[in-house]
Formats: sequence, C-alpha cells, structure tokens
Amino acid sequence: MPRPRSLTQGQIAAAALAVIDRDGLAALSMRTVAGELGMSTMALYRYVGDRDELEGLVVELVLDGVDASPPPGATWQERITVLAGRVRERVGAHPGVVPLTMTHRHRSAGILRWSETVLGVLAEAGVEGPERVVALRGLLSYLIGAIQLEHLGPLSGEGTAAIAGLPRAEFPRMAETAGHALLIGAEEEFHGGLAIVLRGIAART
Amino acid sequence: MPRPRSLTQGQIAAAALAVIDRDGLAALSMRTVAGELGMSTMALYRYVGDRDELEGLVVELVLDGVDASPPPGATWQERITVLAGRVRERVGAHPGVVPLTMTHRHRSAGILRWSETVLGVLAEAGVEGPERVVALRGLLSYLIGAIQLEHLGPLSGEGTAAIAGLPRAEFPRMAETAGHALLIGAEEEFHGGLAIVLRGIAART
DNA sequence: ACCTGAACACCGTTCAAGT
DNA sequence: ACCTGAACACCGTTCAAGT
Repeated sequence: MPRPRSLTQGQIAAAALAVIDRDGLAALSMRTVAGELGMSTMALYRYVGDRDELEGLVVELVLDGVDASPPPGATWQERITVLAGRVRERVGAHPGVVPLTMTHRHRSAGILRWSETVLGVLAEAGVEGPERVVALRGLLSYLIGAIQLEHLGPLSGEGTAAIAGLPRAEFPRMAETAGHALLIGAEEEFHGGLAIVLRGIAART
Repeated sequence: MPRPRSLTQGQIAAAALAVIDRDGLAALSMRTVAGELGMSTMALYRYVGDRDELEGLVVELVLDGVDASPPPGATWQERITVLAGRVRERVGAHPGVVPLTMTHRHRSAGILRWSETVLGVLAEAGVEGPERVVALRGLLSYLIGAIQLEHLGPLSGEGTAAIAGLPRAEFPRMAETAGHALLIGAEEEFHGGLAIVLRGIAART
C-alpha cells in the first residue's frame, strides 16, 4: 500500500474511467491513465499496486455511485424495481466497465449497502432465512446477466443478424421469436424479465 | 478466410481450450496455442483471422457441446431445468472460458439449437408471442449471471471474506444472510434461483 | 502454395538512478 | 521522500523471405 501525496486513489480511478468512457476499455493501460493525469507511467504505482487494483478502483467508483437509500414505491416489488433500475442506469452510463464489474464487484462498499437495502425490502416482503439468500442471489444473477446481455450481447447487431439468417426449417421458433424481439425495447425487456423474477419470489411455496 | 490444409479450425480450438484448461485464460496467446500445436506462431493466422476469432472458436467448441435434444421431464419446468443444467455443466467444466462466453456466445450453432429447444418447451407451457421472447431472455439472463457468479464471483473466498468482515451495526441483514449462505451449496443455490424464474414464468398475468 | 523468423508497436512491471 | 526513464519479458500482428 503506497502513501499517496499529490493525488488520491479516487482521482486515479476518475482518470481511468475517463479513458474508458472516451476511448473504450481496450484503450485502458497504465500508460494511458498516467498520460491522462500528466504524470509518468511509473508514478501510478505509487497509488496503485498493479493493473488489477486499478480496475478494482474503477469498478468501485462506478458502483459506489449507486444510490442505496430506501427506495420509493407502494409495494415491495416496486421498491426492488427501483433499486435494480439504479444499478442498471449507473452501469449503463459506463458500458465500457461492464466486463470489469463481475470480477471486481466485491470491492464496492456502495454495492454492499445496496445489497443491504435489497435484503431489507425482501424482509418486508416476508422472505426470510435461506430463502432470502436464494432470492438475493437470484435477483443479482438476473441483474448481472441482463445488464451484460444488454451491453455485450448483440455487439453491433451481429447477434440479431445471425438469428435472422437462420434456416427457417431448422429453427422455426427462433425465426418467429426474432420477429417479436424487434418490437421489444431494451427497457421493456429488462423490466419484463425483472417482473418474472419478482413474481417468482412472491409465488414461493 | 484462410484455406486450412493440415489442420482444421476445430483442432485449433481444441488446442486453445487445452491451454486454457491447463494454464488458465491468462496463458492464452497466439504463441502458446501455436506451441501447443507444435507450429510457428504465424502459421496460426492461416486458420484464424485474429485472436478474437480464436476466442470465438473456443466458445463455439464449448457451447456446441451442449446437448440440444428434447430433454426428459414430466413437466415443462423440469424440462427447462434439465436444459439449463446442461449449459451450466458444460461451461462449468471449462471455467476459464466463462469470461469469453458473453462476447462470443452468438457464434455457436449449438446454443442456437438449444435456444430453439427452450422456446419449444416454453410453447408447450403456453407462453406465446412477445411474452415468450421476454421469458427466453429472462431465463438466459439468469443463466448467464448465475454461471458467472458461481465461477467468477467469490474469487477464492475474497467476496465472502469481505462480507464476513462487515460492521454488524451498519449491515445487519448482510451479516445474518452470510450465515445462511454458508449452509447453501452452489448446486442448491443455482436450482433455487432457477425455480424462482420458472415460478415467475408460470405465474404470468 | 504454404510456412517461417525477424521486426514493429504495443503491454505490465522491475530496477537503478535522479532530485 | 517522491518521481523518473531505461530496460525486460511479454503481447498481437505485419511483412519480406524462404521452400
């Protein structure tokens, strides 16, 4: 652990995030971040152990920006929806960091506070014990998958193009489904899937 | 597109997968794969356009191994559970490729056949039209998130350690939940979350 | 025609040297 | 004490040359 002087770890993270937002994740390197800060490459190592830690700081910066305060909403379903939407919007504002969020997610105190709030709402819904663990992890799994699907899935329409070119005889349902898929926006899709998970939590045996 | 002679793209993919399985994803490079095949680095470019395409071939090799045939099961829920389990097992057998599956998923014809089968089961369940699109994407989102959480989440217990060290006063629910989480295995967690999604699909309005 | 090695422009990181 | 640039061991990929 180095002892920062002229800069804070937060400023390092902000510079790295600026590089990612402007030039994409592929452009992130110790050299580009140092350049963004107007310092030598090696000076970075005074604030950060290695590249992995730098990535962790970026994820922390993004996820700490997620509002973890008790959400509005008449029902617990509405409140969870607000909470899930906050993560989706925050991460969606920095799509370049999406591939980093999975591996470095645990470093954010903000996302832990967010999880605490989610657990509180689940408790209000009457979900207790191990059932609540499964509900939280299920919710988290959906959230992670949905956000990745939204931002890394199509890759400039390559996926939908592949499906469109499928032989109808062999893939009758996929062809039919592709037609419907065009009518559904990302927002609607996300909330439709989330509604499934929420109904599943509500309809517990 | 080069014209392979002595080797097929499948053999290239198998060599790359062998490197990943043995030494991890970080060890994957054009040089190590070429070495695995006993050929010069540049000879690889006769079979593959670039590194990105090589990664795509590996994902294809893994996902094409997913059985897409009509699954056994008395109810549609059981049949979807079997289908989801096949993906989880196949990917879980090669955890190093997990980070690659998201970006290259669309290249696999096997996963398209799998999706076709899933859509067929959803149709048997009476899920139709845009609702079926949302159900498939929701299921896929859960599957992606759950598999990633299982294989990239803790990172050698770092995550659970972070949660265990949380101040109880500020995170009462997380502390309580962490205790329950220890009692639940990965298998149970996966199927518990999947059951939530399936109940949500069944309980549609 | 197929394959090769040298070379180029990048990486992350180490280390000895500067102030 | 803090910061620097050269250097090392890697990358992916280009290209001219070999058979």
